[in-house]
Amino acid sequence: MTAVENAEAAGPGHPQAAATDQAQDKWDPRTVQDKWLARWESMDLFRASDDPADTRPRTYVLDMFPYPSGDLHMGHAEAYAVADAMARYYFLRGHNVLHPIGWDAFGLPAENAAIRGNSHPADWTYRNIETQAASFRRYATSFDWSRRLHTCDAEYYRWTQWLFLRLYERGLAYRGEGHVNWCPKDQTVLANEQVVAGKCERCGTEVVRRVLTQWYFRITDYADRLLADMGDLEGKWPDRVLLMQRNWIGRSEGAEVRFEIEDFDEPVTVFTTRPDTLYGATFFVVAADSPLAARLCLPERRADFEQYLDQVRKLSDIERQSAERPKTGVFLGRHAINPVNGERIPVWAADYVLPDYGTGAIMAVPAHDQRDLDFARVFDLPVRVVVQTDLPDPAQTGEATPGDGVLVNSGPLDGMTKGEAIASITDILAGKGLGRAAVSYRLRDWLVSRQRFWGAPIPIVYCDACGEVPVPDEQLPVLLPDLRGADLAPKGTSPLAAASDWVDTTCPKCAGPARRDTDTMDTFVDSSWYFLRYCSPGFEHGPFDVDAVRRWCPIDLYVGGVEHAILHLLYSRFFTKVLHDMGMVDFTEPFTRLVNQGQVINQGKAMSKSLGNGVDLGKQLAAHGVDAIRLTMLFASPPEDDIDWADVRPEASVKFLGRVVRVVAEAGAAPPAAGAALVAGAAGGGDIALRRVTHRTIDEVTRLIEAARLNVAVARLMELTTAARRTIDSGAGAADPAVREAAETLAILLSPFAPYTAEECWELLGKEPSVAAASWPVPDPALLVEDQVTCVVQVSGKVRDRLEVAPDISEDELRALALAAPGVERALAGRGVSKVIVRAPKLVSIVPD
RNA sequence: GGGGCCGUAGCCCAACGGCAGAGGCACAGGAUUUAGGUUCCUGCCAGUGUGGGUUCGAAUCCCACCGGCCCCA
Repeated sequence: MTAVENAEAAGPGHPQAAATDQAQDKWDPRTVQDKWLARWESMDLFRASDDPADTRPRTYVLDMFPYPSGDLHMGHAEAYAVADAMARYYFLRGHNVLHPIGWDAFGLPAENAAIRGNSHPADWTYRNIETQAASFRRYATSFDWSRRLHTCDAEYYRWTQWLFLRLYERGLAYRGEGHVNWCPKDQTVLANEQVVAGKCERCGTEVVRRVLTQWYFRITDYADRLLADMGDLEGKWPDRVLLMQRNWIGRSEGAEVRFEIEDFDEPVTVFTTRPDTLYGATFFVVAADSPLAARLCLPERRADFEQYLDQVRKLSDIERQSAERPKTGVFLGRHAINPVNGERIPVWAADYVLPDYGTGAIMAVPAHDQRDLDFARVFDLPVRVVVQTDLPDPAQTGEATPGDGVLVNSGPLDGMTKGEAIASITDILAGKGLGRAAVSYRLRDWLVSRQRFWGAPIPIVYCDACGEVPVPDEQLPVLLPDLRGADLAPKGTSPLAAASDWVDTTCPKCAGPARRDTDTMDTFVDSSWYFLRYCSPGFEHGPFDVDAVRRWCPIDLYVGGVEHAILHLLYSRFFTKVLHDMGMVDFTEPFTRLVNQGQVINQGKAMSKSLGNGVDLGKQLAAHGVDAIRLTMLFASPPEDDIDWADVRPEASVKFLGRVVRVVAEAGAAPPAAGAALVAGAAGGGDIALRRVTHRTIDEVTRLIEAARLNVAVARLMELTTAARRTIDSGAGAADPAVREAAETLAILLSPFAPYTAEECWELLGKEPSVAAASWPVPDPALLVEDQVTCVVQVSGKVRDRLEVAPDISEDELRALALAAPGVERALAGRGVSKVIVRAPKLVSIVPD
């Protein structure tokens, strides 16, 4: 028996017992849910209006769309409860709300399921989507279902491909060879952002490096704008997300310096953030696995180098960058020439320099860089201090001194500070054409090729005569071939390559034989623009109708987990800026406001199969009902905090909802006498104390929802419920118009959180057709001001007396009252008063002599 | 190692620099009740991680330390 069913057993013995019993008869979550689901279906309450003449304010509320992996889980229940409560609030405020839903439906799990089940990934995907859709409906989400989309639909990925081609035309999509992250388990390459601590973000397998030719998006071209535009998001996005993005982009200022290499026909440029230490460069390091290292290596050093290279290739990125590991390297036999003093410095290959960061080569200044110093000490290379700090000699201590100081041993820079020297040396180098001020980013270009099947094919063909040829727009979509089961098993190349009928095609340019690109796009490409598609989901002349997007976008409120702080949000911001440059959207940031919701954990840990601490959402919903689960999620903590399911009691939410229904039922069963209607103002009739609580609740809950402080908003509703209960039991009684007002208010204010219960309440009050069609109440200002406030009187910071005063009391009057208060006289004990601080009407602080 | 966030009652959480407590859980008691369940009511507990500082006044601002979490290495 569930807690809810227990509630039905409540006997009479209470005022309005008949009404209470009647209410409780209906108070079975399954019955109530089924009843209202059917009614909502026919009411079509949440359809966004595209009528340009609709003058209601437009509000676009969006949840990050789900991946269809089985049914919804506890995490979905929290995230979607947050966004749904906010969306419902805006509906009630009379806004024209766009609150759509779709599925991020391409991706690896479907493919793996298809291999296991000898089926097509689409089977698994669409089956799960239907399951989730049904669960979303039962969860009372206020979606506009008419806009539903799936990124794996041909009519969607057609436009993903179309956008790829636009990026290609603008030089923002290019094919290049590089060191890529390869996941041996998933058998595909990964973007930098998808490698977390050296491991595949998806499956946790250690990532290895491979040199491959792949497609990239030139997101680095937008590095500065991605950084600068974050200024607009300040205060509207969580600080930590902005910080993470800034760190990820990792802008650093410094200089490029050109080094000649002895007996080598081209100079090598390095990037350094410390050009001031150029005179302290005592050796030169290139990434061992860069093409440059191989070219620089002299024949007599070749054997050693190759041996070292083999060793390096076996290492993961985290291993090679670990500070604990002893530095390794090999001398390449050559010398570089320091451009400022002509000094010959040896060129080494090492693994602590990464091939794709900066130029893959560095000038090593061991005195002032710890990694360089560690290396120098292993290979007995000279250490020269060029920035004198008050710290001991790095060569002796093994501790590099990276801080500021006075330049020494540095020719024209001697005597300068670090900052002066950076400016000066940059000028000197620029004057001689040996270098220039430069900015470097940590951000890499976005690798979008994936050697997997279940994604959008890259719309490029390769022709022997014409080379790389984009598929013309009118030939889109490039549909996936019909592969299933074992055809999809990972082989290290894309499964598409095996579909020769599909691969072999004709060149769009010369009609000669050509081959299709056999990779698919990273699914993050799909999700970088889906929020635009919702504005005109059936649009056939482009990815979206620019007018519809102009009406709805940017998104007013975006709700999602902080795990997307970098990946999805950075890519979507990039796409938006590209589309802005293409003239397709008139804004540069897609998400005006971002709310992160926390995770639902259990017993202090993330839920996982191996820990056996998983909580099944379906069982929770069956046991407590949708409303109680939604309410529990929202009341447990601020949305951004994690919820430990072991710390919360859904039964408490069930109990609260029962209290609400009983109060409302009693009010509904005792309509106020004719002529007892309330009028505005403090003298408007009804129980004044309850009316004050009601109107203060409206005021506060409104502000709290706007600020996404939903846990506090729920607490306020609990207070209103208690206040109404008191008035019924020991005050004016259920027939008091103030009780009716409180009950109606409660029903509406509760509806964003617990829609089913709120509908029941609305009906108990004799209202129809739906509380969702009601209007958010407006507080009466006259009822927000108290007629008496308590003023605290402090002496030496301690409360010594309290005064009941009018809220508009003057400072002077209050000061006089406070000084005359008995508690103050006692506390002063004859001492004089040196200072009195008056904060009318709430506080007076007295400082004795 | 660098950067950031967070420590309030047994627990989850509130508190424009102004009475530390709004709400909930748990616990205890009372009323109703065939009932230890339900409902209604009442009560209980911390001085805000620690130590300094600023201030008439600090949970709130500043510094250091301890503990936990996150990002980057």
